[in-house]
Amino acid sequence: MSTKERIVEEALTLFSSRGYQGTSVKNIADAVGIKDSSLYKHFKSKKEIFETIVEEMARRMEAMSHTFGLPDDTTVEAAAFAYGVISVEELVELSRKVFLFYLQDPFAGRFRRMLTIEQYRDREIAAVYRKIYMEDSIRYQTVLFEEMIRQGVFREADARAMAINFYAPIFFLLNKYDSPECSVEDGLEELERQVREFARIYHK
Amino acid sequence: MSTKERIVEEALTLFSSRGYQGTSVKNIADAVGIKDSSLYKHFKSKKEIFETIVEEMARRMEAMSHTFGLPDDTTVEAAAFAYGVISVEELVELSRKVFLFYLQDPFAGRFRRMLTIEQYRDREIAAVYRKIYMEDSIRYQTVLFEEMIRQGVFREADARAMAINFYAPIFFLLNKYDSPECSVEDGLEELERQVREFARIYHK
DNA sequence: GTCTATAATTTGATAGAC
DNA sequence: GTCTATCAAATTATAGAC
Repeated sequence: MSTKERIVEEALTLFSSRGYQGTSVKNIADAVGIKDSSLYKHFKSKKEIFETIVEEMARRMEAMSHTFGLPDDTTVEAAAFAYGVISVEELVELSRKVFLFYLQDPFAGRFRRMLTIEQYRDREIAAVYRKIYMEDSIRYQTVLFEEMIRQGVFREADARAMAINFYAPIFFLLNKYDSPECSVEDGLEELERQVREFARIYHK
Repeated sequence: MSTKERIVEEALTLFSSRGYQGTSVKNIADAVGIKDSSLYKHFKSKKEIFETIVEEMARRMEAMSHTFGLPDDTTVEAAAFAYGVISVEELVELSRKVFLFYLQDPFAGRFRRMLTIEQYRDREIAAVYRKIYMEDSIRYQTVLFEEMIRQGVFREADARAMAINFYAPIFFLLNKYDSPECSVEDGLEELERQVREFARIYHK
């Protein structure tokens, strides 16, 4: 891993626990093992490190979408169709994947925490936060459930309300089990209970 | 309002948008309209201002519980019994109250934002955050729904899963409509849709 | 691409006049 | 309880040697 990559790595760790303003350039340099002045050979400012992290996340989100089979904006209809034949067990598995990705993926977990911290100081950051964890998630799952209702997997219902009823508990448990104090296993167990209750309600 | 109260007031506004570390003592003093050195006649340190805010919130939460008829730890069973006769309309009204309190109450809204920002840097803060917005909320509503099932208002179901299905969308929409960019009316509308879907599912 | 040295500013906090 | 003056430390960032 190059020094530049290590800077991004350590900066994300620090930003995601102590916040942008709570992290000094020296903190980052110390974590990397170089002097703070050396850091300026890789980035022209502290702000540029932050912006690089946001860009890097956008790149990784796209890559992950492909790996997980989660669709990006352009293929959402196609994916909804593919997921149309999903079973309850597959729905449990999907929820586990989303949950563990946002909670534990070495980059995604810290990135989510960083945005959570920084959302109130900058409108642009707030917009990115809402887009990723609210609007995109709900929009995707609404299309998914619309298609699944059409295919007769789920009962007739308000697809958007369904999407929120599916995703809001994931979001809630994500925030609840975010602390190192909480066991991920407990989170997964509570999540599975919730998804099974969801399936019990809506599944035909 | 005394100078001490105005310091707490302005500090909370700044902490809740820029974070504790992102706010300097001078920022607070400027907002109050005094010199930073004068501030030390009221508080011995910046940290003491933060701690005063947390204590003040605990006091206000208790006061609000009485105003709203929301129970504290000791009276939860009694309140569940009182709410036992609730109607769907009353459930909509309860959700609106909780939503607007956490979002718009001049103290509670900023306090929630502050804890959201600061939760990752301090385990004690994280515990307070989880207690207020997760554990206490879910525990209270679980008892509430248990009682309502017992009284035949709701169908037989897992009361804890119900509580999460009721509260998680409130929590999700709270975070979504937290930005000044979003209209509170849209949030309330989406909330009501969600509560009506909840009632449709569980109400007898 | 790392280091030392340094600049300019800001930080949290104190002392003491009024 | 406000102010001015001051402090030591930390902050972001640059210059220049190697």
